[in-house]
Amino acid sequence: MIQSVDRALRILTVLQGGHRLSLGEIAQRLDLPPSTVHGIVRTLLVHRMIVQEHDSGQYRLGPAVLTLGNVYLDTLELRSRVAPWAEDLARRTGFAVRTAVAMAEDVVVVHHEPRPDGSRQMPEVGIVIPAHASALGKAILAFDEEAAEGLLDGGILRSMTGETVTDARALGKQLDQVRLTGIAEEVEEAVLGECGLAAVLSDRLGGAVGAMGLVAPTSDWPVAAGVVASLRTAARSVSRELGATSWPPVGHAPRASEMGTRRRRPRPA
Amino acid sequence: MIQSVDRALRILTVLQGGHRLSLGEIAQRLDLPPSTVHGIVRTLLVHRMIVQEHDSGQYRLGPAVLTLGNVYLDTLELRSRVAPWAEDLARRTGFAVRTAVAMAEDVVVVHHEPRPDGSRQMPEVGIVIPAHASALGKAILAFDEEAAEGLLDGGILRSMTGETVTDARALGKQLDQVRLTGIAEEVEEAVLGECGLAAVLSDRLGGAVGAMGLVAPTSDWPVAAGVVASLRTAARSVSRELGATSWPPVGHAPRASEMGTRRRRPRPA
DNA sequence: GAATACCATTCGATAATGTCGAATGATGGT
DNA sequence: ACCATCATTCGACATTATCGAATGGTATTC
Repeated sequence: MIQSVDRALRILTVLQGGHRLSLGEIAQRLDLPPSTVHGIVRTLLVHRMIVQEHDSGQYRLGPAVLTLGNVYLDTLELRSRVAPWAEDLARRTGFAVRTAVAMAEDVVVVHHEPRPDGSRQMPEVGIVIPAHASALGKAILAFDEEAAEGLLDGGILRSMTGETVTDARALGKQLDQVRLTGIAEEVEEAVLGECGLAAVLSDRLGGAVGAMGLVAPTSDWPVAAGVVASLRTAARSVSRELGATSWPPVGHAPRASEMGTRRRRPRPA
Repeated sequence: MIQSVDRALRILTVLQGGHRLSLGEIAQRLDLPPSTVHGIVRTLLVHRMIVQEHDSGQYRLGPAVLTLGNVYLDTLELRSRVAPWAEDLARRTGFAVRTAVAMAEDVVVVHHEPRPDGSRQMPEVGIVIPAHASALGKAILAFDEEAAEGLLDGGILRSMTGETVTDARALGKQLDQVRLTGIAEEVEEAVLGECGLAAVLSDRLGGAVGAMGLVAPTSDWPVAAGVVASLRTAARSVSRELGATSWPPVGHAPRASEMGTRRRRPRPA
């Protein structure tokens, strides 16, 4: 891990939280001397990853991060494959449809099909949700051993609402259940008044590449059986397009037999 | 400029162009030894700025860049202020409305209000357009001396279509014209079949913080006088909300008298 | 099926590089 | 008019990144 690069990325992360910070504030939050931070900040400035407001001298994220995010979405095969199915699913069920991928202990929404009622809705692409507090996250965790480990072992499950599952053992049990059906649910665990129903998406490697799911107001919960079936069909279809041979995928990646797995490249560390 | 941070950002840029690269390819494009690149890449990997495909070993941009982009949009006051006006303008004119900010010699779209005809349209937030080939870019360049310098002096004006203005002198003349009205136009200079009309947006500092404009098919060009008036009204209103005292802003920031300008912080380098 | 070419990754010695404390200059507040 | 604050600059030091060579594994070729 290269120190200065790590520090640069931590600066971006800090800037992500506190949207507008002075050099001193950044230095303080990273526990570094201001002059050290200044050197890194100057470099980020040149690449437009951050900008400096000309009146206050404070720093904000810059336009370059936006174009990076845009390119990321373009490269995501998952996104282009899921789009038509999400549209169909939203029309069929009347709910908004989200698609997400795992990021550390959270999930990131990479596609958002608004509720088809014609109302104005915020685009939710790019938002981050704790994996353990969302149906999308549970669907992924159940089939991604690596991601689940961090949360189930030492991780602290932060409570979002009173309903959030904060006990690792309870979460583990839920994931066992998810493995059987490929479908996960969540009732007001992330935000009050909202429930989620999500299904894993897998590809030719059999892992969990992400999840798609719908967001329903608590007043519509539980959803009709047909809705669940539609979601399952959509997830299976997307997974098949991504090369998956079975759905839901086999629970957890093989452990002991992992040595026999074909990899076309050396193990990625 | 810190070397390793600069290299890390260049890696992201390279990954932005070639969407899927092996370590060797990255090293080659940056003219660096693979082991050097590997160290940086490993750090980017930890922060999820990039991900490594487990089958091919190749690298792609990661989900963290998406969340950064999302936060950038949230911090942009310009965006929230422009949104209602853009919606109104789109409905009033029937055209799609884009809002952009400057990034080096390009502009980046930070808001996109689709054509109000109900058709499915790609979200264009995050796309990058050469400043000299777009109405949005010209509107900004005319009032942003710093940005214009780079292009008018040594810069090469890359041709996008046969109509693109590639002569610096000709571009300069256009910008002089834009300064009089605050409005810039473009006819098939970026993509064939599309024309643009854009207006500067300024804030309390009097500079160009961005531009908003509409995209019209060539068949609808030139647009009605009422459309231009609506755009002007919208731009003036947004600028006023951002604290601008006059619109269009005074052409180019003052040169000789610049010393007298009040700045609340030391000059940002 | 054996051998080769390729590639990501690891390791360690070297010196180039980033780091940090102190100084600067300019600003806004008292 | 003074002081406190803040971004920025500078230079000496040693920590740190860099790079070449070696490793282990996979695809490809004959």
